[in-house]
Amino acid sequence: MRNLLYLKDDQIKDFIEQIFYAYRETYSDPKKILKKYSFGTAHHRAIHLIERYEGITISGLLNKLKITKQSLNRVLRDLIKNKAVLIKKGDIDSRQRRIYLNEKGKKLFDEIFFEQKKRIYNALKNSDSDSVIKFKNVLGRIINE
Amino acid sequence: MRNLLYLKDDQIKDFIEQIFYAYRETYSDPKKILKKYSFGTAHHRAIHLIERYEGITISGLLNKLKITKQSLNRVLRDLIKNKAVLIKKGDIDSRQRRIYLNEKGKKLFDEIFFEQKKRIYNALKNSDSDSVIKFKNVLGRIINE
DNA sequence: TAGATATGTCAATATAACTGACCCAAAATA
DNA sequence: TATTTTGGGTCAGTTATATTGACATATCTA
Repeated sequence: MRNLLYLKDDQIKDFIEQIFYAYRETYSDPKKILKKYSFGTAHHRAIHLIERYEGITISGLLNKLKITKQSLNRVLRDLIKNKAVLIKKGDIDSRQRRIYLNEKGKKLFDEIFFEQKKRIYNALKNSDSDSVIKFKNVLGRIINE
Repeated sequence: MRNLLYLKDDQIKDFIEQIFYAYRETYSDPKKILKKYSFGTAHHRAIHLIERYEGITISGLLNKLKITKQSLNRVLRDLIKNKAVLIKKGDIDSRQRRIYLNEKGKKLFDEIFFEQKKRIYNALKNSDSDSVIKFKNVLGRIINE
């Protein structure tokens, strides 16, 4: 490994710690709202992905969440029972289930996002666009390593 | 809110999603090693903080982990039983417990860190120092929002 | 038609957290 | 010094989220 001053072990340890805090705080913000609906963070993550990838399939969700289908099933059952989520059979492949937020789910997503947005927006509002771009790039490289 | 092109809702939603992936991947890497010692991610987080903040107290750990003392107690009991961690009474305030890694704990930390380091190092090795600095700054602002 | 794929589900278990109720010893303070 | 506060420990029960393993069903593909 090259002797990069800014990549000393302590710096890397800092990043590992900071990534934990960033995740925890970001996903703590909407917990009160989720509780109102009797949902937890597992439901939150599913709702987030269903909003971002409208019509995503079960296996699509499984690939992104990296949990077992039994775990996802519990979460989706709750969301369906609550009428936050709507499932349609796939047009081309009718084995597939296409998942959508319905009106209640969209409203819930909006409430959740409103809470989460504050933190990210406030963190970035005084950053120049270069910082935002570089943050995004580095984060992306960490994920795709 | 100002109309910053790079701070549109979709961008913020991306960040929320990316922070989840970054955390999950970073903390998944050492799971095989932890399993070898019959530890989980809860133990990992505690070990990480004990390494970074040598002699940290119970309440110091609780403030960083933001879990209940009952939860932390289970984790510490396991670490002590395994002789990964050593507890000393505080010199000045003898109610306090000062927590340290002992030899076994240091070895375990090194093994864990070796796995985690790869991901972060490889993500950053081709980045200019400006990217690393800006990444660190933005991450810090997200946490301290 | 045979096999692969996408999904659903039952049951048991593991991990990590929680709430609530107490306890003790030591430090701080009135 | 007497009282209160703080730092920490622990018992008991519960919840949230995930796991493993086994099977079932429908649909697509070769």
